[in-house]
Amino acid sequence: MKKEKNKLDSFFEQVYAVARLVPKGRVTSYGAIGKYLGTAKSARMVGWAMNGAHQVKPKVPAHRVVNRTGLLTGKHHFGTPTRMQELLEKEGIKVKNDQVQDFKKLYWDPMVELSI
DNA sequence: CGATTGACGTACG
DNA sequence: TCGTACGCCAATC
Repeated sequence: MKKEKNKLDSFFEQVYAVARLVPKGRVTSYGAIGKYLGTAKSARMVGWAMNGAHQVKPKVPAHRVVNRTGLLTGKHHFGTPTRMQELLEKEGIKVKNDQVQDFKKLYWDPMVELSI
């Protein structure tokens, strides 16, 4: 019946999978996900993948994914520029000036947590 | 079909 | 230490 493409085989779905694994109240970076998938230098693709994360189900917590510096660079893609910060603060993450506070402590590294 | 862009990261000066 | 340049690869113009 539904002959949906094998998106599970797509690089994008792998990004979504890792993003969903991010525990609540923690954040990770595009490069960390890309590196975990073996495309460390293709961090841009991770961000591009998030571009379609909104139409993927279950929804991908893209708000838990920030750049390497902990800056909410993709906040403009959440409908409203403050939506991403609101979601993060709702999970207990403090954000100020689009910058995640204690990012170093909240940083969730798939390479370590998932123990490759 | 070619050039540009983009939610990043690393390298080099 | 800070600023600039380049690479990634797919989507868009």
